[in-house]
Amino acid sequence: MSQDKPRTDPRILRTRQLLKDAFVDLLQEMDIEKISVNKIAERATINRVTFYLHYRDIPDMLEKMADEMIEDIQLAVNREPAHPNQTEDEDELAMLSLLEHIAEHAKFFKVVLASRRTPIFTERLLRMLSETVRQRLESGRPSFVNTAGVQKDIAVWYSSAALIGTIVSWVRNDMPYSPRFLAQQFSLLRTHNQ
Amino acid sequence: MSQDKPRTDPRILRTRQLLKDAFVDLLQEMDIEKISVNKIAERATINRVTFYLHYRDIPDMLEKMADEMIEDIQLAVNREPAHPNQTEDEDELAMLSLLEHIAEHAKFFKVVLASRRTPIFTERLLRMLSETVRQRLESGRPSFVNTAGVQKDIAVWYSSAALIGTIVSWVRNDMPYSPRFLAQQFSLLRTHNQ
DNA sequence: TAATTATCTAACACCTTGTAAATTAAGTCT
DNA sequence: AGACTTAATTTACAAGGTGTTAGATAATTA
Repeated sequence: MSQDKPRTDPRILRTRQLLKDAFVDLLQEMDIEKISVNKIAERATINRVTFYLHYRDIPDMLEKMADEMIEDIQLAVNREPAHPNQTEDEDELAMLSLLEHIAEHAKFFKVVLASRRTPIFTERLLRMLSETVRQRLESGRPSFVNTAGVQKDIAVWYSSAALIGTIVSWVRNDMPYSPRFLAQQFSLLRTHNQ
Repeated sequence: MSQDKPRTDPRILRTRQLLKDAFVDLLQEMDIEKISVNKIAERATINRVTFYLHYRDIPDMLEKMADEMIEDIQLAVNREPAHPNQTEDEDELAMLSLLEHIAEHAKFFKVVLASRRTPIFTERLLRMLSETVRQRLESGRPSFVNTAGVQKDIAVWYSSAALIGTIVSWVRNDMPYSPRFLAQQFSLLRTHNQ
């Protein structure tokens, strides 16, 4: 998905892309415990030894992929518009960008979010959303829940888990609603509850 | 944690308990990818071959442990009272029972919920809570969010993910609030938002 | 005590991991 | 284009994990 910034040897980019694609491929077919460096290398048509030139082991590879996922999301969300619709406020537009980004890379997200046993990706998304929710709460903007009498910590846990959990369920169920509709539903949840 | 119902050879109970304790023990010390049948057996002072007499492999062991976790929770939640407090309604009492059960077995839940990479347990809890939330929604009782205009599916995803996510964060942060306080906070979230 | 059943021991073939050294291939730079 | 640099490949190795077998030993049950 993401491209390295400074001129990088194309062989490196090619190899990493092949390895990552092979991993996503395999994850569609089997549980992560059954995936070995052997299988990844074989599927990527890359020598097994080469894998170790790029990643320490499979968990290390997952972490780097999760980093890239977050980077790409930040880019997509900050890139903003491209979806003119005067009824949507700033927050709804950000959520729309996020959901559309996920929908565009459905194959990837379906695999890493829907597969049980790859919680790293969900963890990272949760962390990212917690930060957003916490900022919103501190800025006094309407939160996703009524915060009157509710401890701030708990409100943040509650709202961010609700968001990520809904998104994961949405992806797992093959995105039965459009990104725009889901973003609007989130806005409803946000504005009705204050 | 849980005991088998029909008279079972005490050697079986002993072996399984030793294996499960060893596993929880190891999970406190290392990531799950580093845990092998070898290590579990060694820590449990059980022969490695014996492990295979009880479980097909480690994922199978995890599944059985998750089943038992859910069984134990159902028992604890249905056992109800033991916490008289007239201000609490039925739902709040059920939540209180759940949180107290988790607090009682903090060592276990801390390990299986807080450890990244053991999502089976979280998955099972989510499934359980989704069922509860869906029933509540269909019975017309107040949900955890304002459901006016919100698709039922989405409301269920949202509320159940919020609950399980909050509980996981609560456990990961070493339960900084009492079960009763957290149960009350959930009630606030529930009653304020309708 | 005898019969049953669980656990242990030893051994097996096979797969996976992580690393090393030497060779080949591809990309970069002037 | 040719020299230089760096990536990928090949081959090899030791250590450890997996899942299964068959027979011996120990604990439980009736």
